[in-house]
Amino acid sequence: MGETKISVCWFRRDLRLEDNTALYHALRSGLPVQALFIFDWNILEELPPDDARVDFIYRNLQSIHQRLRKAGSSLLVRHGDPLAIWKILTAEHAIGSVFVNRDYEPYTLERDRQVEMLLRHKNIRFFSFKDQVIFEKDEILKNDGTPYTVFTPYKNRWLQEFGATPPRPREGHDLRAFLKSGHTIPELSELGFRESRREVKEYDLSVIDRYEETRDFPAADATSYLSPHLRFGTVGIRRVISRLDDTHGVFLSELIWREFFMQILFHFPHVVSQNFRARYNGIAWRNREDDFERWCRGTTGYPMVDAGMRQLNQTGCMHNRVRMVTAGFLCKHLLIDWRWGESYFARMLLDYELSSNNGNWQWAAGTGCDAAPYFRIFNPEEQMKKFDPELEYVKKWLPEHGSSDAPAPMVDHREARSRALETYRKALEDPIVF
DNA sequence: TGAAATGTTGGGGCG
DNA sequence: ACGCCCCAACATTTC
Repeated sequence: MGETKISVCWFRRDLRLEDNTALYHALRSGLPVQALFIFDWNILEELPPDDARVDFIYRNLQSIHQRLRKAGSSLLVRHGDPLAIWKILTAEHAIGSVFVNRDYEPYTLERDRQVEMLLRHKNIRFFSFKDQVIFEKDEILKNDGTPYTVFTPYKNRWLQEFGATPPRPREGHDLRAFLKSGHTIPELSELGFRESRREVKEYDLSVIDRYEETRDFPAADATSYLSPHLRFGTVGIRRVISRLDDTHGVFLSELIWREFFMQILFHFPHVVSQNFRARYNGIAWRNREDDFERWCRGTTGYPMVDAGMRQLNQTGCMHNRVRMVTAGFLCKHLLIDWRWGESYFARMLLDYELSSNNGNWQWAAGTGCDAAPYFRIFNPEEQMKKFDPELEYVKKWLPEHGSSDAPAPMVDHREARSRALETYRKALEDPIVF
């Protein structure tokens, strides 16, 4: 039957109706557009029912749905295995084209590859776009065509390219091109989830003017809270970047780290489970369950570490400086495999992003590309003196600090330091490379 | 995007 | 005035 074909815009980690590259192209495809989101069971089944990130995604879907309804359309929400869902969708609807923004994680690359094959088999066009980064996987390469593995030259090249072609946000999508449809979206409980007590704060870019002076002082709470929004695409990277000028170099640098680690993950997917540098494979981690437990709960007896872990446990956020201190403490002082810490952060952080989390954990452990050298060991006391001299941050998150309830340090810094140095040195002496 | 250990220098106390 | 010691302050090396 001469059914009118439609375009489908499949939202994933780009939960916004502004400055959205795939959406922009879908709306100009000439076919009416149906917006789609799939709750992916393969990801959701790992998460607790009150996971704040699922809640956040859900709220944003609700808001997108409301806006689409005003335009006479609606958001189609499905849950299940994406490939299976797409088999059903292609049978139910006359789909001409599918538009997505690219994702670069190993799982999502494989998922998209399979969906694309399925669609192609059914003569449906599949268009994917760069959207979540300024420069993606193969746009910033060394002159010999290989990817950068050192940040500074990567950054220099990035800035050079950026100066040549600064991308502008695409504004003003015409929502009238959406398909007239009346889907209703499922309740959160139908997905097996419920509201979370934790909240993803709105982001605040007004702090960036003083970012360079304040960023290392966790008590100042001069953080932008941008990271979860970049993670789920509730703001586009182009819009953020367009707010910066040449006084915001240090802040921009952090955004470049984000893209650096994304391209590292793309080109070196083994980092997900393996050390970036194989010569560290022989580290004899102690991996004591009880030590790990104390770290997770924030009862190590080192106030800076404990305050950080409490902030994480209570809010799903942790200040960047403190992430370095807590991560370093786990890897070096406790000699616990960075993967344990990485997976705990992945579970707890509202802004969890595989590429950054993995990259920064490997940085802290000294096993990563351009990582901190293994002998660079943070002294948690010194870090506190330098970056929280008035103990404001510590007292905020660790009310028992200074009282008799405060635990004694679980390890002696001096001893733990020399133990870490010896363990790493030994690993490098007789490398296990596999 | 460290910190500790070791080395060097120079001023002051003191015989 | 001189040499010696001490040690803080800074610099360099090492992990």
